[in-house]
Amino acid sequence: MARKSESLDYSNIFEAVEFPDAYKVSYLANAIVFPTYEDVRKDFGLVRAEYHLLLCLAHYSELTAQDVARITRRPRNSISRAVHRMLDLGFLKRVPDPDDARQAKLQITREGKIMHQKISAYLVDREAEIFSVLSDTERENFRELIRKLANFASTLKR
Amino acid sequence: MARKSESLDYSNIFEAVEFPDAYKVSYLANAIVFPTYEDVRKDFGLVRAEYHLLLCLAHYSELTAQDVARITRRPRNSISRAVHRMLDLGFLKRVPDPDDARQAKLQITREGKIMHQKISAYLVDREAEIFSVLSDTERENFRELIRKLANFASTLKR
DNA sequence: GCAAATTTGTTCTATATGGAACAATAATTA
DNA sequence: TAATTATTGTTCCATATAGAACAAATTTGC
Repeated sequence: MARKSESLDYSNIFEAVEFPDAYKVSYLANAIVFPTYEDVRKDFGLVRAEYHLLLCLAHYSELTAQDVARITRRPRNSISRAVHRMLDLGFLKRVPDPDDARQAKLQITREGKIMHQKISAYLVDREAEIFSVLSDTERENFRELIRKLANFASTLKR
Repeated sequence: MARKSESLDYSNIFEAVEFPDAYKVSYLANAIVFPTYEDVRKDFGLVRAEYHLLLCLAHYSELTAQDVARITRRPRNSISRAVHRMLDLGFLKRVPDPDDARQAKLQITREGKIMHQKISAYLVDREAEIFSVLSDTERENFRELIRKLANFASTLKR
């Protein structure tokens, strides 16, 4: 006979819960997104906000800290902290905006780009692993649907 | 002319990023899942692990703390802390397992059920809001795909 | 049957995180 | 122009969180 704790089928809750789709999105986040942030922290030494800075500035050549906060939907103080550490690490550079003394334009450095590529390669592999359970057409369908959802989420006010 | 900071289309990054599907799942988590935990904390006074206890025990009549940790993929110490608070709040009761003195069986109380229903109602509304952008058939498709992904994620070792 | 390994739940500790308040600057309105 | 309001980035503070180590109980392997 199986040990007591093995007799439970933990996946039942996926269908039992009152909000099954949202629950599964949340579960995916818990099971995959968060551990991924944790891996990035352990393997590359960057916390979430720091990694987000690299990600944003690898794709937009010049952003303010506030821009990054808006793109990633994170609080400004987390980004602020992260900016200082990334400057110290040499992954970012900051140039004051001559037109607005409140803000400064951030740019990614060569070292930052290299770090971004390392982290990206890791995340591309993770993505492939996660979506390997879907067929090509399923993957296509999912891509279209998650795009709609993400675009909608981006319109929600914070 | 628009203000400088308004000229940015923040949604470009959805397509520019190297792992667009995983990024959007992560984005959905950041934009929706986390704020939802935050809402539950503010409106109902329960943190994530505490709410997870209610959720699990509303659907399984009897679980150990370890079971809940496995179902939700959270660390045991977070669950342990949450159990004590939920016992104090009267939302759970705990009965020692006569067959294994290390562990105890947890059950949800009547008050816990009421709280669970309140939170669930809120989350059901949130789910409806989020998925309102999808048509019925799109919603069906998404349900099937996220089910596959969640089931796969549940097989990954921690 | 006994030593070693595993499991459960817990406490301790370090850290990531977000809200609130703040100063400096800019934009808006009168 | 002057006064009010909004915005940016920052620091302070309180808290949620996860890793590590631990004791007690149980299971496993010899």
